[in-house]
Amino acid sequence: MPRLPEAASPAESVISPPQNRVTAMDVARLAGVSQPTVSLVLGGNPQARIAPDTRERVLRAAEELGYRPNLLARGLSQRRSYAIGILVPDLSNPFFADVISGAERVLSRAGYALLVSEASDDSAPSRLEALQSRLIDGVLLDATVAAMIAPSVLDELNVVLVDEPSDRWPNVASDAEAAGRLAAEHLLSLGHQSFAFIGPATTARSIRLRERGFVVALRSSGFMLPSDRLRRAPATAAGGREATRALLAGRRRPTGIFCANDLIAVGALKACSDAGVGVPAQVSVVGCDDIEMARLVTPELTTVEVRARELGARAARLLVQRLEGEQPRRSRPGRVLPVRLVRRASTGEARVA
Amino acid sequence: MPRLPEAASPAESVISPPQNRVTAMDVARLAGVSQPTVSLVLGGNPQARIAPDTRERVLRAAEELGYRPNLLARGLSQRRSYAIGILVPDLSNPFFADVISGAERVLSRAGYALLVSEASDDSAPSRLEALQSRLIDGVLLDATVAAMIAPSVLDELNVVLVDEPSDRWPNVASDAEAAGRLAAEHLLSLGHQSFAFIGPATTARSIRLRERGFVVALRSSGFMLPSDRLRRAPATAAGGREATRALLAGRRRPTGIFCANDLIAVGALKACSDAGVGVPAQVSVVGCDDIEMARLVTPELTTVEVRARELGARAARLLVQRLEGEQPRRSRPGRVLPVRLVRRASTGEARVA
DNA sequence: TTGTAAGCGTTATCAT
DNA sequence: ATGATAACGCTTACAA
Repeated sequence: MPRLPEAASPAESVISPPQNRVTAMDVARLAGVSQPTVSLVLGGNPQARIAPDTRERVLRAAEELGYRPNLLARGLSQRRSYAIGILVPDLSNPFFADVISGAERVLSRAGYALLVSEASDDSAPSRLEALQSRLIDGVLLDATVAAMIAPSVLDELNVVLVDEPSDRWPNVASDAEAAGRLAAEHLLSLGHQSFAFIGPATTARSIRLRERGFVVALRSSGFMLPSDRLRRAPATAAGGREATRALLAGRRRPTGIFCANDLIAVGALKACSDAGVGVPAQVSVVGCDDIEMARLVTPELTTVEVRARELGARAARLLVQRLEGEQPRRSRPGRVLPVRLVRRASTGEARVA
Repeated sequence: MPRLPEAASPAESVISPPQNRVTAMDVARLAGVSQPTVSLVLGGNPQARIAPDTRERVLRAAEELGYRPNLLARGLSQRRSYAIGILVPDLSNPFFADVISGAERVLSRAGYALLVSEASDDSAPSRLEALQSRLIDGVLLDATVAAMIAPSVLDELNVVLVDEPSDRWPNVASDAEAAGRLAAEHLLSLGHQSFAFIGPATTARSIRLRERGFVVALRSSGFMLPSDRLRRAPATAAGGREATRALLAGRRRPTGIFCANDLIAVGALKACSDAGVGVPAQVSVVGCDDIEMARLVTPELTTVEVRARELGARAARLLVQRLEGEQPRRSRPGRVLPVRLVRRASTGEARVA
């Protein structure tokens, strides 16, 4: 009568060993065929013609044993992992959470896993290497992260940039310049004459374009944006708050502020509230992205909608298409994701001076 | 003089083939040793004693070739992937984004990748299977997701539950009952006498405990929570808004509302604002989690802080410890993550009736 | 149509 | 101390 081991207390030491997985070999034995036949049947390869009879047996056996292929083994064999990576600068920005969510939905449908990595500051290259070690088939990169990676590295990589126009790498992009323009036109239409822009210091084009669209539209209406009205701040609520504080402390306050993203804008609202400055009575604030929070703050934030989930989904679809070798149609309509102004309560008529 | 191929337009058809990776064999050849020796040297196995000389050569060769081991191959060989999965119900809830962020930080440091999957509704089991096919070494599960998976499946799995106390599976948990109690005590101390709770219908214990802590604390002060003051609503801002709307429409309004999470609470604030009900003048609202948004809404939300990043990090650490076979000390201090009340502007003295 | 054989890039178990 | 050799579980020729 075998004795139980003494040491192990029940729940403590169960570091469950890699469960005895059912392999294709097991299925083969049960079905009375060779292992590669199993692979052929289940591989879904349309070329492979197998006798309906054996196919049936194999399927039944697989079913019975609850067989699920080992994707690591498949990956090793095919030199691809059916996994893709995504590198974002800041998971706590809801915009990126939405991008990830959109991408994950598409990818999981297509049989890919999504490896998520957060690249704070300068860790981007090493994070990317870690992903590469796993033979990821491709990678989704945020604009700001991409800016931190050597172009030559990206060239080797099946990368799709998210919300970053580029003619070097495949990408999906929103109409960022239009976003800036819409913000400007909206503020102009409300009679504003004195403006400010708050955005992060970055080379990400989508951000730069938001700024540019704003500035250009103002200029074409005859308004300049003096350099002290162009504030650089981290793309966070805290950053927006601080930048706005400074802006409000200045001699002549702007009455129309456009922020490079909603987080910054929410910070701006906060700073106004801190300073007892009425929004939109004294200052109007426009954000960009239309994250959920925009509808939840008070006053509700006027912003330019950039559908983050859709961007993530599109980026994922594009990547999968390329991986599966489908020729992405160059002139597919809707390449650029349109944006639209969402009027809410943070903007209003400029007070007559 | 070689002619360039005609068909391929430059950027179009570059579906970059799996890049020619450097293998351990390549390193071995360059170093003049056998391939397994390379593995020994780079495997970091302290047991393995190799001549300082050869070690040196191998390291140099690896360096020179830019060798990075193929983790799929390693995984196949070791029957483990050094990847772990996380299944969350809703990426757009910042709480989960923070959990992921905290976990990812810990995991990447420890050499693990994080596969993120969003399990809407009933997809949880299939999502989990997809992860299992990749031989994940373990999985982090949110309470609400875990509730949708058959216990027998979890038993086979190296699971760590996030913010879900359990004596069947390893877990990290916050002091959810204290959260409810703190909310109640806070409202009581402000003189409130009529209360409501809004939370999702779920079996997740951390949620149930928040409710319970609240109810029990009220009761021990002599206050009951009538059933129409206990509203079930989706754990979203929209859910909280709707539930609060109903609550405010009732005959006798509660003056102190505790919400199961901050998203719900923010919705509640919105509903009050919709209805022209002053916060905290007429109604006080307490949330739970202390997501960033709590500080950004107006009025700033009084809430119970539950450090989501820390929960994610702890869950990841616990999982890694188990995987690496370290005996997690049973009675480690701080097993339960303490919570604390954060007083902000959404709560105030009850008006004298 | 299906089985045999080889190979994917590691780690692990032996000899030597 | 290190080199052969054999897995790991799959896919892909190539034979039969």
